[in-house]
Amino acid sequence: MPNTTPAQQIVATIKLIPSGYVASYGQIADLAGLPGRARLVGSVLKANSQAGLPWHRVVRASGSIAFAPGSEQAIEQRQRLQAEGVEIKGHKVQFTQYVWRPDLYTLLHKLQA
DNA sequence: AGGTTGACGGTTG
DNA sequence: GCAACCGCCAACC
Repeated sequence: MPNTTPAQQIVATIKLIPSGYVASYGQIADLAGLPGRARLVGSVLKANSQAGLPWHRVVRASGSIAFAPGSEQAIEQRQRLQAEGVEIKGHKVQFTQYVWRPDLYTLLHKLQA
């Protein structure tokens, strides 16, 4: 689709995350053709928080949940992820274990090639 | 028209 | 692991 806006690209990309997997804000930005714009992903997600998107599958690159620990939303996200079989330790998921696109994650060291 | 904020992320110490 | 910066830039003051 030629004339798609960044927001539309982001929404479309988030819809692709399979149940039981997670992706980071940065990965979504990359896949949407917007490298370096992870913050925009958060902004778009917030603006569409009522649009029925799988928002709970988006976490920080470190695997931690973006919402403040103990907040309503953080608890909600944790429950949704666990319901899909994603294990949560404290405030974060084992990113390398549940990441949707291991070929794109950029966390420290990752796995040397 | 400027200043601040923020569901981020990488670097550096 | 943590904290201070910095780059990013749409959305809001």
